[in-house]
Amino acid sequence: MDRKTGMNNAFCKKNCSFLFKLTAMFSKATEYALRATIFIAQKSTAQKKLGIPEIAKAIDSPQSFTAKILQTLTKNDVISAVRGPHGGFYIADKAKKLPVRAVLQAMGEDEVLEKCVLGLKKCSELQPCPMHEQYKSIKQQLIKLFVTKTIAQLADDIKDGVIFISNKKR
Amino acid sequence: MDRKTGMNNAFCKKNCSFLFKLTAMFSKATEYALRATIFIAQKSTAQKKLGIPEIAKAIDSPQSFTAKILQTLTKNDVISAVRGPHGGFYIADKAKKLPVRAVLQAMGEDEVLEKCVLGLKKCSELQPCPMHEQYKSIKQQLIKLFVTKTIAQLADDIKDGVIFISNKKR
DNA sequence: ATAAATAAAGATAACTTAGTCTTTATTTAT
DNA sequence: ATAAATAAAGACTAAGTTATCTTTATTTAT
Repeated sequence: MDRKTGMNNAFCKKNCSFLFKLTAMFSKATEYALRATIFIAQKSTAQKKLGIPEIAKAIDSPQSFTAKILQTLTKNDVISAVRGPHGGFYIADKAKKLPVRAVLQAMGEDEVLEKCVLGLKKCSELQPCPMHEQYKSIKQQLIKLFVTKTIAQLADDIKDGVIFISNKKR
Repeated sequence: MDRKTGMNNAFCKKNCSFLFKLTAMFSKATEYALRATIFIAQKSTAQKKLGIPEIAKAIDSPQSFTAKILQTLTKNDVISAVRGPHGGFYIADKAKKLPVRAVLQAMGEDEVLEKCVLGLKKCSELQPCPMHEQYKSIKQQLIKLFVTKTIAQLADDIKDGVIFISNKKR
């Protein structure tokens, strides 16, 4: 129960069932894309490629849906694919150096970072919404994070130990 | 065309049509809820209530859908409603002092602010995802913004002049 | 009391996102 | 050349979100 508003999710779930949801910053597809890319960057080389079942298992995502997403990432040159026996997915050294935002772009979702929090199309410095002024700096930091962090950096963090990438218990 | 990745939305739209989208931070329902609440806070009093058509027009939202959302906000005591002639919606002085986050809570969507960017359920200080450490401070600022800003403050900003709240030209 | 104005409630339609399954194309090893 | 292993492509299903429409309940003014 929230002290300030006297509301909680249970109440809302009961009374507003027609629109209950708990959205995230990105779509499921993009979440899987990010996790898959990081996993591939961490585990694969051009010599040791990874198959769809292995990837889906590691990042705890539905296999067929993951296949679609990997296809999109491949088309947009974030990752690389080779068909046939001993085929699979890997990520080229050059692609590893891409900013994390490249994954969002490949998924057609990177504009989320720029969007007005109130959903106003014309919100700008000249015509700001009421949240604009204070959200501005947060937005800038968010964009900076996705532009400066590279795929390789995230993958290396995992190798270092504490960092994890699956929903599974461990 | 993006300089770093050599990609653009047109390319993606063409090649990945099955999953093209441009999501925002919140759902449409929550965006409308925020805009409606701010508008009501700015224009209404218990004596001068606002009807659904007027509200929907002002914030440029579909009328029937807006009705549903206003219903939810009413149930959760963010705004107040009176039926019958000269009825409509208004916001009590007490409710005006609620943090903007109360609107998110009423819409069952305030957990977005807390969520892991990679969509990991167990992401935490103890088990951080690769983005966790750097996203942490952005998340904190985001939460702080929605907790400290009140509905009244946003409404007053609009009264001051430059700030706007509709998609319409002006 | 009655009529009119309004929000509440409910059913349902349209669209988007999430996810599955089957078939096809490509590559490798034999 | 052939068979096997793999990703690519496409058709489909399921679930969730957005939106509309119709009916009901409530309130006010006459």
